[in-house]
Amino acid sequence: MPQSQRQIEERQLRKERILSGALQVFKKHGIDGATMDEIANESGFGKATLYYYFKSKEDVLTAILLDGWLKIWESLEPVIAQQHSPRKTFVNVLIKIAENAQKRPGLFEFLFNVPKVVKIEKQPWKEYQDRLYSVIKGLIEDGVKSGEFPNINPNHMFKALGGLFMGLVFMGDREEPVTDKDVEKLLNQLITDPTLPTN
Amino acid sequence: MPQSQRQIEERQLRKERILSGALQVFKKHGIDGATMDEIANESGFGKATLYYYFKSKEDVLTAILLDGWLKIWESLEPVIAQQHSPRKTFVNVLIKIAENAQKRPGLFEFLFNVPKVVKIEKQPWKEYQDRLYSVIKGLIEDGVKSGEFPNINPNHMFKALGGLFMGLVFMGDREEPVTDKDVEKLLNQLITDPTLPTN
DNA sequence: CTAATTTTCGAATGTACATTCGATAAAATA
DNA sequence: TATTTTATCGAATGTACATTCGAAAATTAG
Repeated sequence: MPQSQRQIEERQLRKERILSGALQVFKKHGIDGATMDEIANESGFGKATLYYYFKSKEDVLTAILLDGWLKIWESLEPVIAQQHSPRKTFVNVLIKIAENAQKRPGLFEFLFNVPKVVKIEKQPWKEYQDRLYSVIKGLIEDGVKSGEFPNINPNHMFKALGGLFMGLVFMGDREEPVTDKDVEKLLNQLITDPTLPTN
Repeated sequence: MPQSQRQIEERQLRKERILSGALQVFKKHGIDGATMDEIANESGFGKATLYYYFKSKEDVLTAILLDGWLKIWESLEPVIAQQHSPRKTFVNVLIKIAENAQKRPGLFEFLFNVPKVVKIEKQPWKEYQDRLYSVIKGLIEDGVKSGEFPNINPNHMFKALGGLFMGLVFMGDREEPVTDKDVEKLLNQLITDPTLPTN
């Protein structure tokens, strides 16, 4: 009954080990292609042990996603709280996401691609994903309203940025973190800031 | 032995019926989630009959994709052959793709999203997909070189356009075909034509 | 009309997992 | 140390399909 602190921590560590192995397998074979056998091997436990820590395969997947989105969201909250102009906040948000992606390579690419594949409703991680998306959309809308962004359909801009940003963060072979210069450049390529003269 | 023409045609028709049912099921449940049972129901044949026309489930999927990409490519060839400026050709290519998408709604969205999910090498349809992608990338590169497009990394532009264009073609509730006006607008939103003055 | 062929299909087969069992070991507790 | 709790795991179970069988309609050919 006492459940020592160390015990709890080690238990958590073991869960993370499993999650980390599972992520590799998911990325290698896709969600449906991944087997519990391989996840067990990859993470160094017996197959049955996985079920000691997680209720099901789906539960493992959900844990990965919830964990990831939660971490993104938490890292973003302070950035959003700062009261800067939409454009500035926007840049900071993108930088922060890029930072996250750099810190745990692989996880975030998975995070941003999985939604296309998973169907089931009521995924707890969706809440955080939705929050992030509406913040970004809100920033774009505000930027358009205040004239900081050109008058483009926010939905379109969102989509364009999605593709562009993913390209920058995930496809680059670079090791260096994405800087605000990078993001500014990206933004300037995508949308010419109407308050600046075109060179 | 004679195999009358009608016989051959009807056979072809039946194959298409199966493919069409299969597409619905694939879109509804995803590739792995789709069962041969449901495809059989949906297309109005007995399960075993599917195997009279197709070697396997994967074969059904491949047929859908090969068919789709081939049709896109064929419709695009004349457009590409015309010797216009990169920007003009580019617009025409996008319009043509949008036309295709409008003609067979559902198929093309599937076509453009599936690659992210399928792994196996040597997919025959990949050849056409690759051709299309390199044509588009080539047009962008030419446009940048000739100064018709601003000096953006072609890879970035490709990705941004991907997101944007898919948004325009697939997400719109619109019934009307996508016009060259639409595409031009899209292009102008994405990249300010450097030869024109910014308003 | 009779034989060959093409087409159709439900039921049987086989397999690849996800999940559970039942037992054991290791660690914590008293 | 004795006992309880926690952790581990390979083998057994069950199930959901993909694929094949074997037989029978339906159609075509002679």
